[in-house]
Amino acid sequence: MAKKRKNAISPTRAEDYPEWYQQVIKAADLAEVSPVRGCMVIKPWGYSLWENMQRELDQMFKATGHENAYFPLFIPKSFLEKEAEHVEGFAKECAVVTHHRLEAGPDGGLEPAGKLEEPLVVRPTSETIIGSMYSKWIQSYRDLPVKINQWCNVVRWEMRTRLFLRTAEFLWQEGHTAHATKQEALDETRQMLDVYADFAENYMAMPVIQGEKTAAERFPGAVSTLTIEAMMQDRKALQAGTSHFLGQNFSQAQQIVFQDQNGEQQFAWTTSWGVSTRLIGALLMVHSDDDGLVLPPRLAPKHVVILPIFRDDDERTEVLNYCDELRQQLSAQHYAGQPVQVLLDDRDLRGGEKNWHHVKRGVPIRVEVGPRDMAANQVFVSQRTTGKIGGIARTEFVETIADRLDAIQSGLFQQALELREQNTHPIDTLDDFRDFFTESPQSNRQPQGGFALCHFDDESALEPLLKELKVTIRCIPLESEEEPGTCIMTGKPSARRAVFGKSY
RNA sequence: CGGGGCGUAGCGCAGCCUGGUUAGCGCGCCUGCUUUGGGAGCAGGAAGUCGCCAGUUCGAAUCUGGCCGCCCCGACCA
Repeated sequence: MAKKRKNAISPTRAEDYPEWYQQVIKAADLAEVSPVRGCMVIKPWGYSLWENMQRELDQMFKATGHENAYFPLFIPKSFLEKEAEHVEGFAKECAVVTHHRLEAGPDGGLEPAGKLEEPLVVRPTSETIIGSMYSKWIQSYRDLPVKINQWCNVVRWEMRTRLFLRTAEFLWQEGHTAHATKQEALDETRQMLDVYADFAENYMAMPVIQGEKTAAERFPGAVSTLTIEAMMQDRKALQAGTSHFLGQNFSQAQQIVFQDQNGEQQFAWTTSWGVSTRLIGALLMVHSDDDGLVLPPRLAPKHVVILPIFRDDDERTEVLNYCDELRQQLSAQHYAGQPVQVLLDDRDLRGGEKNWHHVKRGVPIRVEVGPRDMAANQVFVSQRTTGKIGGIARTEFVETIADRLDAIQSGLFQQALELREQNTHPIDTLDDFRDFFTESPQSNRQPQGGFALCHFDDESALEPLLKELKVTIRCIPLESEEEPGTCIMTGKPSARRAVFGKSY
């Protein structure tokens, strides 16, 4: 008997949170760094999470009147140059294609040849290329609104990367809409933020704060940026999705013009909104523990894994037959509108090793089935979140599977919500603010703080302090109540509190 | 792009300072037997152009120079 390690993941969250994050990805087999600098390979278990996210989000987008389409990966440099703020925001992280042919070089290698007349930028986001098409498609108010989404990859040339959280290439969805009126575009921006919040809370079991970004944190070229912000287990903030009201900035830059009911030429009002594979990193950091990944049932690729236990070939046949029946019964059940996803793991591995494999991958429910269970017509149930449950009559287990998954789902949300509430505090003085965000020596790499709710007046006056403490204004919550107060820095009056935090 | 560190088997590392037979160790992998209700044991085995290029030397994983890549810390970000 080998030494029993207490946890599957080393180091633990408390010991070294960033390293723990990497180890969970490895142990759950979600992704790997690739030979291409800054780019990751998303492995099947990680990709199936993305597929599940896509499935749910896609339904939500369609339910709110959007259609999918696809626009080019390459954007002519001149397109990007049309909106000044937009260029400034993205120029530094653009990958640029300058050639279209390779020729044999002097030392046997290949050399780029055939220089392009105009360099092509690999899309960091698609406002400009989509806007250029919208300008052709839109002539009359009758053509509006246009509400299109695309699922694709984008490239932002990052210096420092972390799997899922920040990589040079990532997968996302970007919605782009054009409207006849400002109000309609504002409503759209807000509606899609609600969709994201709904998805985060009800599918990812991740509580989020909906809010508006300050000028410094706004999307380049946007009039306003709305965000959903979530707290990770290390109490740092993660921006999980954004929805931008672009005003007429892009329609003016790209001549998205229509004739209104009165025959007047008007610039359209546009929006854009997106979430990315970063959500997988968020999901991991919100729920996982020192034994690996923990998945909310609504996004888990498999809900239940059946682990047959047997000694010899005779038992093997009997147990596997029993397990297969169980698998069929479970698969016929439904959870959250989908058939229950069941995996019968009949690989020829030792029970313990096989069991840990699924623990680390976050499968919500594991059932062990051996001769003893068969004799009693029961299954031995363990839940990823609560550990061993014990023997349960087979019929009862099958019939209650959806309830069980539901309970796990809401338990995860509650747990995450409690963490956030326990670490969110109103702060009213500069000293308290400093104290809140200063790491103490005994903090053991656990960042100090959490979310601070503070009054502020002038963002630029705060900048040196925020920079020093590595804190950012996450958002001004949409739901917050007006509460007169004074800016922690300048003492000037302020109407409401903003959320401050260290961020990813 | 500035400061620091590291490249040796699939992964994690030792060896380098003080050059010298066949380059080791742990995990993993393969084969066999024994095992199997919470990460198995024993035996055998496969697997390395020591990051790349040049130099010094009778001889380089080891010394020197250049290059490349990765990681950590700072400036930027979904």
